[in-house]
Amino acid sequence: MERSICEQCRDWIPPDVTETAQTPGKAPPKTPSRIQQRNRSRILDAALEVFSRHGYRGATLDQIASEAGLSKPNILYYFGGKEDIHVTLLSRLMETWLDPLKDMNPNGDPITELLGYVNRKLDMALELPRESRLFANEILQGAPRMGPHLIADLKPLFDARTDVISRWMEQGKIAKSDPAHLIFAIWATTQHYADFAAQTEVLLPDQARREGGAHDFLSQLFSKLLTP
Amino acid sequence: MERSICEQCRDWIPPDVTETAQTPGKAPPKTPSRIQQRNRSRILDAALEVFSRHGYRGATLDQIASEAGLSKPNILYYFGGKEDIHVTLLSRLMETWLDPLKDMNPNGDPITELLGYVNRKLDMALELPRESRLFANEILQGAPRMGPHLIADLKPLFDARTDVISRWMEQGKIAKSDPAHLIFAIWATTQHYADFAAQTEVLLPDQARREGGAHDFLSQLFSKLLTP
DNA sequence: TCACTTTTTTACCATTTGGTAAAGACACGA
DNA sequence: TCGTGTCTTTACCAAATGGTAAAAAAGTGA
Repeated sequence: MERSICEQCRDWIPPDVTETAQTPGKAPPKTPSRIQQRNRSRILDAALEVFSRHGYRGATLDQIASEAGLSKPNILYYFGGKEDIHVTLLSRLMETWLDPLKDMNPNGDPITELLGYVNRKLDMALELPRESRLFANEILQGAPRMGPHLIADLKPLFDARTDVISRWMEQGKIAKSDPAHLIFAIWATTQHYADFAAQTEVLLPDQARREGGAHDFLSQLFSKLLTP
Repeated sequence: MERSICEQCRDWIPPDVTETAQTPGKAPPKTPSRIQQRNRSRILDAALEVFSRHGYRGATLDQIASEAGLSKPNILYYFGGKEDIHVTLLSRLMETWLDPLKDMNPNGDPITELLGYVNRKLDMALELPRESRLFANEILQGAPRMGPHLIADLKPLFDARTDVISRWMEQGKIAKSDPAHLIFAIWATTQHYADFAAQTEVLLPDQARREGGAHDFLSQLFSKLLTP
């Protein structure tokens, strides 16, 4: 039996995919025209919808095109190809995704900061479920296109934050526990409401109870953990 | 703009996919030969590997075939088609998946039972990551093939368990919180270690600390929540 | 060994899919 | 109004993919 079943899993993509890269061929207009901006963002929005539902390989350019209200060749006029669109989405996502963690203030009150982070993360999951699913899809499949971003962008921030949390614990400001696992737990519980929505919607049909309840429950959960 | 982008998302599959259905055409041998058993299970194992990594649409019969060490037509001799394989896997998975929840004893000690459940769930995630990812993929995509199973099998069990937990809370045996969200949190935190392994492996490279640490952390987390 | 069934292979096929070439339509300043 | 550069469409293509037909091979019991 083969060990690697992933002949078609590409390796890392060069991470220097500049967002504003003027894809149309030769004469790059420095100011992307209004049409370009509109269509590029339409395409990215459509692609977010489709990729987040079907994953990279499950999505097709035809779906994206029809969702965007453009023809397939027209889409390929604005982007170099399927992969280009996907990578563009992932790059953008990374920033959005790290923001709440960046916003955590090392000098603030530890419990306030951490519970604030939980709440911001939960709000993001509820307001941007497509982004959450896009990310989940990518990680589920082994992060074939995002690996470098994780190492280059996420890891340093993660390490910095766990250090801060460690210090808080040593200073007795919050109860001791493993900071890395604490962050994992925050991610897991909040993103769950976006990624597993199809399940929670079946099990807890009442949307108000689901969303408000999530806030209350998670506040309680992490409050109790952190209170010394 | 279209509303439904999912022309190709099939609706529910008839849930009566009997596991032992003899796929080979006409003369159904009541006892599946040794060869049949061996090859069917090879195929299912290969398919689990491939589906769990790429999702339904991202997986190909050629990959499954090569992973199973069989030819594509040979695979189609044992199963009706790609969907048949996938549905068979999901059916099997559902049982495995519900077992730990079923094992929770309504008459046992509440905290012991709940922490035991957390531990069993975590062990499953660590030992059966492929199954976890198969499930995650299916739910992420809106549970197109598993919806009925969720409603028919999971929902009743879920409701029964939340009722038991509610009773425990009313009796003051554990601290009050929302039972449904409690279960969501248990699922989220445990499955995270399988589904987001590509991420945790980058952020916390030390496997021992990751796995042992997960047990300790989650015990602590849910202990603190549940202790009245 | 022979007939008969089960299993596997070879050779295909139709559709889908990512992508391209080139002609047309359009916008807009001169 | 014309011409030039921007955008869109039409008509394709090659590869991949799910699936089939039918012949060949391998078992199997008498």
